Amino acid sequence: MTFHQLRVFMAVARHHSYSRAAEELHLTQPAVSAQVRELERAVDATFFERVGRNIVLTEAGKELLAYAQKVSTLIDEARIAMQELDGLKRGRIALAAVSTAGAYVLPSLLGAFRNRYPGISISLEVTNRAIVSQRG
Amino acid sequence: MTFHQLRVFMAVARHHSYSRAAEELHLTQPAVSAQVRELERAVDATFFERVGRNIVLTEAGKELLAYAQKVSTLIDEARIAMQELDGLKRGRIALAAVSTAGAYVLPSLLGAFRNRYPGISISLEVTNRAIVSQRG
DNA sequence: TCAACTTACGAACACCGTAATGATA
DNA sequence: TATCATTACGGTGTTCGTAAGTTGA
Repeated sequence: MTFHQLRVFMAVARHHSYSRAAEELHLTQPAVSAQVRELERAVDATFFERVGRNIVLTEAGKELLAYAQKVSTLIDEARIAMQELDGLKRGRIALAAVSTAGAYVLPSLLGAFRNRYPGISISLEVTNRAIVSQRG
Repeated sequence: MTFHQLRVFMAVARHHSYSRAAEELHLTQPAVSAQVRELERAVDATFFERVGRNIVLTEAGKELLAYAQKVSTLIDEARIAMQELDGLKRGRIALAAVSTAGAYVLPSLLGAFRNRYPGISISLEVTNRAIVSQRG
């Protein structure tokens, strides 16, 4: 069972048609047919039934469709999460700190941070006044 | 991104080692390395970092691991569901019915059922007495 | 007879293992 | 130098598209 097989399966289920699924996926009809057949062989079940002119899901097909959609959603979320984390590779951070913290705490923290995310530039300004007071 | 890549990735994350993951999966080290590299290329992220002698997950790696485990669980559940539905291909059903129901309702129902699940044998006994009374 | 799916087959690509190379403690 | 990962490369299997065959209204 592969992602690709599930994607093809979902397209066929959505369109109730191998050929329309093929169009959507930019594949040919035989390629779609082969993927569905291979998926059916892999789990030893039948997912579609030809009823007259069009195609309907079997019970096993309906069941699998529910799982396939959940999996698909998870994959999408994972991709998005990766993209967002990717921001940490190219970000920029500006810091301001009162002198005590700046002198004793920050250097080691920043060192560890730069070590972990070398692509992020950090600008640091150390001042004698508390940050909140700088708004005045 | 493929299931196979995720499976390999999870094994590496579990063992903190490419070579032990390779053992578990009955693959060679280069094969594991290639799958991880391809997965990293696919989502444009890095999942492992070499720290001294062993390997640790990056932030992106930890994030992906959580998703991969969810996906893996879903796939397992789907497989089990398919297997259970598979029982409907080879099952056997014994029915008993009072005569009125047997005469008017059951024939069409059974016809539809046999049409849908031709592999299931059905034995039917029609009686004049309510089913519950047969326990006496 | 037309529309849709299946089968057949050759080309392109992906994945694996072996062997050689690189890095690190 | 010993261990672990990467790179290089040839063989095998998978997936694709094209073309021909089959089925059903």
